[in-house]
Amino acid sequence: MKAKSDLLTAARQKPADSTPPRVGRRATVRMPATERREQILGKAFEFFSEYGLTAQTRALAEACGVSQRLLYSVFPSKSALLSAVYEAEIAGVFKAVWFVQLRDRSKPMAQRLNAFYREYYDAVLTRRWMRLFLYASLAEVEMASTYISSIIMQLLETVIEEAAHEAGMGLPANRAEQQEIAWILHGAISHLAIRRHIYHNDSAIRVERVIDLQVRSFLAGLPPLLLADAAQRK
Amino acid sequence: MKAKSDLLTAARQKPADSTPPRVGRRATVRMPATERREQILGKAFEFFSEYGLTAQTRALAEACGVSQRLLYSVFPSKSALLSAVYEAEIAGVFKAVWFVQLRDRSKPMAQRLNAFYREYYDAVLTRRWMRLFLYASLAEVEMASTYISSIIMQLLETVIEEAAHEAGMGLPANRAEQQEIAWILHGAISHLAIRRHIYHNDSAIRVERVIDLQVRSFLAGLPPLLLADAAQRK
DNA sequence: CCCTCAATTCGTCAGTTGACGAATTATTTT
DNA sequence: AAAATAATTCGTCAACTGACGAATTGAGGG
Repeated sequence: MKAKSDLLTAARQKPADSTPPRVGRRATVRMPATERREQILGKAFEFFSEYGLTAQTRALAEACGVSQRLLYSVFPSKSALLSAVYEAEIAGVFKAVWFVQLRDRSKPMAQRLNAFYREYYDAVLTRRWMRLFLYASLAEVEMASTYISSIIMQLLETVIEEAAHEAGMGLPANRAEQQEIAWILHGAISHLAIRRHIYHNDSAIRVERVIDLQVRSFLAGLPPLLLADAAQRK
Repeated sequence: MKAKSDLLTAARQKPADSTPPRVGRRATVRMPATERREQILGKAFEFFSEYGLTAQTRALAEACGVSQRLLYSVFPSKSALLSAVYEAEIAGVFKAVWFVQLRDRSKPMAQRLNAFYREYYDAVLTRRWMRLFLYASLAEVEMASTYISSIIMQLLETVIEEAAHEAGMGLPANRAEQQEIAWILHGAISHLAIRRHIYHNDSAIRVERVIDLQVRSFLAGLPPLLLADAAQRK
């Protein structure tokens, strides 16, 4: 009934099946160091986000079409390679302009939130980003707690401040509670990405539509959580 | 700055550090087969949820205080062991009574949802459950798609039906959309568990309080998403 | 006290895996 | 075209890892 038979087979993570019948030498094209580095970095992102941080350097080399030894000429260790991938692909995808857009009061908050979360979903909450981030988080690598974390906190603050302003209501005094309220929307949308990219829980409804539902629910559900403090209004 | 230096160290998952200085023999107490099986199952749940499905049988044996070979006398393979753990600890924690409680219309929906999600959070969304479930999902083990999935779907339907009933409003014709609406709450709460158990994003606010915020937001935000169809009322 | 049988461990095998010294081959410079 | 430099691979090591045959050990019954 359940596909329980080989939990391990999947856990073991063997990627390299579809090896195109190679002919003797691998890297027929030689690349300058920086270019090769970029190529490996890109493949490594695909690769480790798919098969986990424990996937083997030999298989990655295979996927890059180079010898395994070459990886160690470009990066001093697997750990260093993983760090470089994280730096480039996980931490480096947040856009400063989002904060500006979210504060653009010439547009209604519903529209701002919809626009932002669509972009955020497409740029950050991708299959690869989510998977790598989860693999790393599960492995207890300190990442959620530092850079990413501080960006998300800023995001949450921006969202709750703007939403409260539009509602003409005051924020809870407690900073932590402000964040938890913004997490309601942010969490729901993040979990949508997890469902679709990790759990493969597909749905007939397009992401844009779901985000719209979530935004509307959030904004309509906000007043009871805020202080009836119209004094904040300009 | 970032704790990026040894992504690998963590990824490599070496558990067995704090080995208490053992003295020669391990299993000084002999157990009947079923009892040992239970013990291993319990430890394996702890163990694999902590270190991932790729963690080593030797380290698990160590944690159990038995020889590695013994594991293979109790379970035919690592894969079979993992399946048994999943069966017992992942699929086996849902309680049928929850469905009944959720439909108990003698209590207001807010109260029902609060009570349910507190129990659900404590019984299902535990650190161990979440971690093992994520490890398995990431490894593409088909689990979210079958048993678990069908239970969650039932849950979502129950929630949205009851919530709409109390609001005196009609459901969207589209079944998928009904589910997406219930997912707003369920996803936010699930993501709360992920934040706390996986991302270690701790907060000063207690879980019960956060759940209450989320439930209130959900219920207050519901009307705009439903059909203004008071005819459904009894 | 010994015998039987289940519980447990020892020792090992074959395949894996990160790492790297040294040799090889392509590209650029003179 | 030879020399110098950079890119790439070969081959290998030591530690790890799932699996398991065979030997060992403990407990209960006669």
